[in-house]
Amino acid sequence: MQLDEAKEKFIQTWGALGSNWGINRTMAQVHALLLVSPGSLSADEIMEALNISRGNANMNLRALIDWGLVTKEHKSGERRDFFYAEKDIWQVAQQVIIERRKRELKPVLKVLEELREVEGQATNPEARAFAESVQNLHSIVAQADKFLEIAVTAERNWFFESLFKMFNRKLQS
Amino acid sequence: MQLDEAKEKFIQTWGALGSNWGINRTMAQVHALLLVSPGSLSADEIMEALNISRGNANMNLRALIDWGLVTKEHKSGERRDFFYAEKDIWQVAQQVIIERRKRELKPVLKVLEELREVEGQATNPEARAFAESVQNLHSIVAQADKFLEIAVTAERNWFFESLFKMFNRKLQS
DNA sequence: CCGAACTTTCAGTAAATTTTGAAGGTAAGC
DNA sequence: GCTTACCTTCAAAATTTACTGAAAGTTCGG
Repeated sequence: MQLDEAKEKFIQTWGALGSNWGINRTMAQVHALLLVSPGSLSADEIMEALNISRGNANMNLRALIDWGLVTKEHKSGERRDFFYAEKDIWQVAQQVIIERRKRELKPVLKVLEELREVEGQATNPEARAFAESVQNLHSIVAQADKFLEIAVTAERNWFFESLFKMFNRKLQS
Repeated sequence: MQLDEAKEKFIQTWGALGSNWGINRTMAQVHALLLVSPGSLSADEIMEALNISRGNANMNLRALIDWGLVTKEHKSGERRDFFYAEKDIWQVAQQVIIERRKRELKPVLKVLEELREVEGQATNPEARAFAESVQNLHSIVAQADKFLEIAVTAERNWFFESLFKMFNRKLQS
């Protein structure tokens, strides 16, 4: 496979993955393009490479900057802005986890905590079932949140080593 | 807060969460409704509770069944179908992980493996950068996939205990 | 077999999301 | 302080996705 073909495929795949995960296709494609470009690119280069309008490029770049995945760069002697993506995928993953925890997990936890205060008579089976669902869900979400917090705090090597050990113990048993 | 109000809020929150994670809002709401209902519900009850059409209810129920989150039940002496949701959230989480691994992670891994076979001259910095990105990404995705496989294979207690130990060691250091 | 009770499908429509392009803004260089 | 090269915004258009409702299909009791 040739390099250009491979890049194209990479961009398409990343775009498809993104759109399954609530990130819009174009945003993911811009990110993919920057990931596989060794240097930084101007807005025009991105527009041309992906066949999108200036406005679209601008908005998606802004969103990527907002997520902390892309940085705007001022080259001296250049009037244009240039953009480059964080290349260390572990950093990228951490950044995404930080954002999604903040934007999605925290609000859900908050609601679930409120819902635990339902006036629940232990006599009413409907109320009992509800309280139990809420409680269980809260417990899983809270544990997932905790896990992700550790993943974000941790050093990459420490983290994967620990998982690896965990896996090995599993295999022995 | 009263029970009905709480249920309503739960359904809304679950729906919002779902739509951030590639599950459509209505599907998530149907799931939430079934989760907080102690018994099983008929299509008509679901339609009425969520104000959706028969067709919509049917399609989303089918999708939920497809994901293994909801089961259709034949009550003897009843001609209608009834539906209930798996209430053990850990089971639900495992089911979701199984499906998403199959539907999304595996295809991405496949593409990344193909892309490692790019005709890469180590001399070309563009090809080098590309190969490195692909390699790193593959490594992270593969590790995540492995981790999720463990989560799915594991007993709930074993799994959380291991994570708990991992956290504690982290906290001491 | 027939009809009633219910379920499924799907073409058309509605709603939500994404994209465009042009107008307006900004700042550097002359 | 004007021009040029670029960036940003946003209303309207295009596209994608979800929903409806009526028609076709299925199943069961009689």
